[in-house]
Amino acid sequence: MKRIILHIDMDYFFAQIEERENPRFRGKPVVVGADPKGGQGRGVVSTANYVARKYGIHSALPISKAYELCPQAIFLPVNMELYQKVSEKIMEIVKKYSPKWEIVSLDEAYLDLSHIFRDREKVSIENTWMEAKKIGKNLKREIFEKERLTSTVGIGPNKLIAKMASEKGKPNGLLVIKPNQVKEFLEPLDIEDLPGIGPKTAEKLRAIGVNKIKGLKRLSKSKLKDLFGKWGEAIYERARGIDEEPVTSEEIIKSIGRQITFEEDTRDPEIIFKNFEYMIREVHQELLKNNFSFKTITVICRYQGFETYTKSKTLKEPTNDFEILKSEAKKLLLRFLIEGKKLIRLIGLRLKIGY
DNA sequence: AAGTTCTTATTAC
DNA sequence: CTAACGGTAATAAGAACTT
Repeated sequence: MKRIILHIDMDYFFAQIEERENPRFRGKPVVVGADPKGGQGRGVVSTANYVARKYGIHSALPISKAYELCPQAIFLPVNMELYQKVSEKIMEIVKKYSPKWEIVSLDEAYLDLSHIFRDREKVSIENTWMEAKKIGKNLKREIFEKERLTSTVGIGPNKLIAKMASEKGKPNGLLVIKPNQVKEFLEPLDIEDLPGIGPKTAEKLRAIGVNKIKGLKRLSKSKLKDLFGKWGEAIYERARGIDEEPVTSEEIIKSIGRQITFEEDTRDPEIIFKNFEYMIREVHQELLKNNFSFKTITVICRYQGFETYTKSKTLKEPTNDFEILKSEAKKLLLRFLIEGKKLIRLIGLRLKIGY
């Protein structure tokens, strides 16, 4: 069955909201993320506006590097409650445009617009795609009128193409890729533009002379399977713009976790256990809130130098008991403190939901 | 031999 | 000394184990 899928992505979401709340920031570099602490900060950039991006600042960049690139930028902490509220308002608007929607994150969503094929009888395919474009324009306009925020819309025959179209259309854009345009759209793009190909996969592909999606298409399915396992087969399909993933709003939580990076690397049991107990309480609360039980506990430990290890324990029976969680989690953490001698940078806790 | 557990790697937002 | 690198979550794969 032919589909028309729309993907909407808010432009530099966190930073744009901060600009809206404080118009004096407009035209200046704005970086939302960790506290740079005069260059000594340990976190990363969440979002940078386009002015900051001119300095080479982007999402996930270490905040220390961002400070080095542009110390005069406006550095702001992440005000998640605010972004969440704004996101809810936006998603309420988005949902009105189709009964089939999927919220991916605070600033991203898909709509399945396939119903317009049926709704408009006696309208050519060409006009149907025009209609989808109008819907996209209206959605962008309504969000801007009500929230004063710009967004980018991508429209295509599936989620993959819609997402890649919005990526190429930003900022404040609207890009429609019809089925007969998929090939010419994809082939000149870099392999990393294909969702699912990250730095590691891209490096392996470049090592064998593959840089563009066109080149990627020359690799057989079995070759990709040899190189990347099960993922390889998905990459084969994606390079050809094939994607059957449905737009669906049902989300199944499979794990719940917390982790923190200390202000300074430490081996102080006081600091470590105080933080760990707090994390246990938080994770347990979220567990109860969702009416879940857990079966596997995983504790994460990252040492100075960034080597990261995990230890896990699977119970005989799922439970939601706080005392079991606390004692089992602490046992796992203790094993790290006993065997590791290095300073600890981060600790984490994750529960795999059972049944 | 098959299923489960443990650990690491990769990706995305 | 040359990288700097947060938090949350999903998925895959291989080794080690238990049955």
